[in-house]
Amino acid sequence: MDGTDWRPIKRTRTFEDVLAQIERRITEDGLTVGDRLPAERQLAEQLGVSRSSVREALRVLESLGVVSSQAGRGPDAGAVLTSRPHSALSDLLRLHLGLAGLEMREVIDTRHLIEQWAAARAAAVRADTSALAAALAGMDASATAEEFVEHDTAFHCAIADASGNRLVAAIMRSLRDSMRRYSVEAVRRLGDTSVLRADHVRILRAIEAGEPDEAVLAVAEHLAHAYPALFPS
Amino acid sequence: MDGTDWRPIKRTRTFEDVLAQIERRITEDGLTVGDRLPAERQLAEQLGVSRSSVREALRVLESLGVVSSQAGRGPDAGAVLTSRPHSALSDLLRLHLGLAGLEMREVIDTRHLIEQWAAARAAAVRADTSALAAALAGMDASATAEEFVEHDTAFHCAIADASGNRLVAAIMRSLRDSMRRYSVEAVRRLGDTSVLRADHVRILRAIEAGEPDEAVLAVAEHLAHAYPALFPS
DNA sequence: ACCACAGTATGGTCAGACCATACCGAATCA
DNA sequence: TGATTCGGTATGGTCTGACCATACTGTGGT
Repeated sequence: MDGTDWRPIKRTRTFEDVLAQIERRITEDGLTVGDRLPAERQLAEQLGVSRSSVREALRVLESLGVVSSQAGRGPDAGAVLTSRPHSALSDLLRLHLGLAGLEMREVIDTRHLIEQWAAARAAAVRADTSALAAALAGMDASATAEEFVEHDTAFHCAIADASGNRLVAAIMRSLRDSMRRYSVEAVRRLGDTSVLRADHVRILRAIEAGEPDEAVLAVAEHLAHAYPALFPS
Repeated sequence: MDGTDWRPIKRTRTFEDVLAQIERRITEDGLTVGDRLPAERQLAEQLGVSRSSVREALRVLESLGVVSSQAGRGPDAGAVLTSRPHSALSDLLRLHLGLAGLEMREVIDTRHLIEQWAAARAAAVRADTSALAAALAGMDASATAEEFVEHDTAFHCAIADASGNRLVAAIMRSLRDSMRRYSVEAVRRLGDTSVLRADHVRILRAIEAGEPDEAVLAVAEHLAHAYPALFPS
């Protein structure tokens, strides 16, 4: 056999090629959020592939929260670049939890460690706490466990937002999404949420006062209070 | 207009329907890693949709690290359920960094906070440290910056693995993947890596000794040493 | 017992068609 | 002149059917 007659073996699938090309355009042409990609048919012709392959690539980008497709005509139509890591992360966690590739305990521990850091950071930068206060008010007005968890989630996500780190905030939102049902059951099991409410006030005060160490402590104790209900033995 | 003549508006795209159906099967039938999904043509017939829609759904699942497709015939062929959140997370971070929807600083800070927790946890559970020691040895034998970063990454990922939390480990791997080029440049800028190597030994010792607080301190100082090179002012 | 080869089920890709959507613009009317 | 209506059209969404590449499976011959 002649060593030079290597057939051009197809190593990568076509849609992966399309993905790479689109990613190259994004980085090289400096495309950013809000910019539009060419239409599917046009992209297919430009890259010399079928529309199916282009569509599969776009579907991947959409699932990763990078593009958003809109039918119709006009400036908002077509595949627009976005940056919504949160939805992709939520899908990822949900599916892997369903597959038993992850356990709820790992999710909750991760949420725990991220929240401590976020609270400390929010206190350190003296972040705006109006969103936290609003969520607190919502919790006080909650009648059902679902409502309580809803506002509780808003409160804790607001802490992550206040940290100023968008990645941390996105991860926190996704983690809370995954915990949702679980949290509702925990609140039902707990019955009385007054302890949790008091913890929230303490966390808010610590962040408002700009005391990172106290914020970490407050979060740690808050989660310690919630743990028994989350993991009944 | 008669309020009752609502056409059955199509709210969800077909492939999203397929996604939901597959996810339902996973949870209801208790499918888990290693199990096979029906063939594309078969799935299309079962759900009454076209193969294209099934393929788009499978592409999404593949991009989220939940299935892995293999052509051919036999037990390993077809769409097999897996659980590789790491690759999906890496793609996600890389794309969002390219889109300027995330900044490297946010990635590095996130890595920082996760690593502190992981080190403390590894110390607390007295995890096996052989992987860490191996990575240390690799770093000592490294000649180039690329090699050093390679083993450095292995060391820090080993810490995350040692924490016993797979989600934390997956996030750590993805974060390090995203930082790769950046880290190489930082190491080049730094020149002398002896300080970093000493830090690593200290971290390893703390984990081996089962001292969480010392592990956190050691990681914090290590990252403080690396920060100036990561963010040259 | 081994091996070569045809059969076949799988994913990967393509081409072409049709539908639903939503904007654009010209024709129409007040 | 201004507002309104309606057809044109570019877009994504879906379907069909075909063909290729791959890799196992079973059969038949040695």
